[in-house]
Amino acid sequence: MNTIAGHHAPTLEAVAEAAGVSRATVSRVVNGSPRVRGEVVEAVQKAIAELGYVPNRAARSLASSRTHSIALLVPEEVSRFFGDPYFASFTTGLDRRLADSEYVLNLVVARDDPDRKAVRYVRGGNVDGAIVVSHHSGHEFLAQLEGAVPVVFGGRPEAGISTDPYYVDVDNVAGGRLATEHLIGLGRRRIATIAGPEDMSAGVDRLAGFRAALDDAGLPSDAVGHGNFTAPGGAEAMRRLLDTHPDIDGLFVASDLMATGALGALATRGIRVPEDVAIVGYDDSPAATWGEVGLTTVSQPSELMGATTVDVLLRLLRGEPDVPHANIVPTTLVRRDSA
Amino acid sequence: MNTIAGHHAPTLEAVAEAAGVSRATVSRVVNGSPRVRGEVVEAVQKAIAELGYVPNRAARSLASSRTHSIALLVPEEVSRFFGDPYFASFTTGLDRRLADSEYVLNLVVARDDPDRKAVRYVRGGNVDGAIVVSHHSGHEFLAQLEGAVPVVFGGRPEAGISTDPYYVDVDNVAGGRLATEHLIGLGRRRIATIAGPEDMSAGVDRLAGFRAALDDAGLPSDAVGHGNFTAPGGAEAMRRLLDTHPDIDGLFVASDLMATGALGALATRGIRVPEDVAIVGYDDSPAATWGEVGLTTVSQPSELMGATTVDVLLRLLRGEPDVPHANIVPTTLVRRDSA
DNA sequence: TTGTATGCGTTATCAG
DNA sequence: CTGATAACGCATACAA
Repeated sequence: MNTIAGHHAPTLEAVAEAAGVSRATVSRVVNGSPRVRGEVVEAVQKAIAELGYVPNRAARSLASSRTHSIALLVPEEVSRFFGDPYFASFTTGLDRRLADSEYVLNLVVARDDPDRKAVRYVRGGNVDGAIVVSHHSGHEFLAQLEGAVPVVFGGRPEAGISTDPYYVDVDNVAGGRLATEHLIGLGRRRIATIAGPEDMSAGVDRLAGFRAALDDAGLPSDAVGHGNFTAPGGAEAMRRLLDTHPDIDGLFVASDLMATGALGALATRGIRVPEDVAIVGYDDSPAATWGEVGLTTVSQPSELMGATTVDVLLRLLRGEPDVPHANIVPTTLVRRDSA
Repeated sequence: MNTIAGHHAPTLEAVAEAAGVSRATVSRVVNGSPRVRGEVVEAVQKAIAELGYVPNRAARSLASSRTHSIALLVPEEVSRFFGDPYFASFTTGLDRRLADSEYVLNLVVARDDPDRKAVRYVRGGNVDGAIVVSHHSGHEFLAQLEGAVPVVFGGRPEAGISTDPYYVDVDNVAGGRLATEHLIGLGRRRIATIAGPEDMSAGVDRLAGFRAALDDAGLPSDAVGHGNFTAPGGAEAMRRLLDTHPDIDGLFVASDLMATGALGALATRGIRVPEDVAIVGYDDSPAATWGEVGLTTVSQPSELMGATTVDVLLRLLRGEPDVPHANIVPTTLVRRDSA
């Protein structure tokens, strides 16, 4: 066990000899071929265990022209990606699902890819497939990946990146609706929102869900402020909203970070949460639990999204037909104190 | 399957033919061998460029018995690791330095490794070396890595993990002392700390520095809380400290993330920073500037640490003699508003 | 069901 | 300095 160092790692050959069969048979057993006699399978497995045989990845890859590894392509600063709790969780999901497979994850960062090193890596046959996350417009070089290997995007990519991509995403309209309907269910009747930027689909879609829910309930949906997904932005939007709509009793904020700002602004004016104004945030980020009052918020199942992304890619790698391109996962409401 | 219009990816063979030389010569050029005639080198490089030749990793690995990939081993929950700005920055440094080399990073997560899959992976000759981060005591299985491939630890590992490890670390005792002496210099006399976990050397050492500084100054060092390096953990520890030691006027928190939690807890109780309590954090993470008051903090050159970790490993892989085991990088104090 | 033979793309060891 | 020619460890048509 500990004496492996110094000795050569055992090969198929060695296992074959120990089990009294040919290399080919051992290979079949290792790869789970159904057409090997039961006793033989056992004998081989015993030999494998005794010798501590581990297949040589390179040799296997060379012979089969499959690498058994997939690229996790991050087209920007690592710290930007991993510093985001959402992606941390997403990656957890990725890894969990991948752990059950034979695949290994290669971390490929391409923050600035002048010589297209990352693209060449992926196209160079070093991986069987790729998962792309945290992509924005401006990352058009990603278009060169598809056609080389199967690619699945975490989040729907911009049109310039792919025309018919495989991707996993949440339904932001449904999320906005979910939050707003919760407020309505609580009996709130004058509900406002602090929406995200008007040039981001996440912002636009959540606002659309907000409006749809209020329309369906026959309630006014005119109390709309906009923030830039930051805490100060949320505070400022809150102040403006309070000036123009002092009677609001419910609030949907399109991000938890903005919600923390809004909470500060409310506290300053002596408005209590949730007694006077009930609040629902979005993201279920760590910030949702930092404050005095826990923030009720819309949770994106980031871990599930990571797992789903892997599932889609594995199906593609398996050559399954009719794998859906758009994979939408549901959002859920996490109830805390604020609503 | 390369979909490059049905063409096979060009091989050494193809390049050799195009350049009118042998495969061996092309191989030499690719690997930068010095004993190839200048003109020949040029001719070969031209052919390589024209054909878009990329070396086949598997074949190269099989022939040379080197994989050109190294494992980034994370022995715990991914989200715990990547959610921490320190590690995000560390990984940035890793990647930056690695980008200049021929090596690729394999992300290996082993949060719970019942069947030792991660260990088998590393020992199975799938990587040339490993970088281990975020290790705690309880991760004794990591001991099985050394002896198989060179291993470098980000942060000094516990004794149970390795007896004579290669590692990169900051002097955490000095860092804790630095922070505490700053508070003393500010005239604070009742100084508390929120330390890290007792099973991580970073936590233990910073606490030791805290105690040493107070002892030297003849001040009490009994106000000690413990957190798990997360914001909620910091908030909870802060609340406990305030209950047991309501008179504290200075606080050293062993991580910025915990400090943000502590700040929230203080704000809730109406305690002003730095007027009532001066605070020094640790990490100089982005979180240090997120809040209302900028956090004075001990800066770990985390990105440099990541880069250094790679450097050490590459030297080991290169077979350099006399590579130092302990690689200590200095900490500095970054002054902001909180102290 | 099992064994044999061949090839995967490079590196490395020889001669020359 | 350059060119043949073995390995490298495995998968897989093809035979048996």
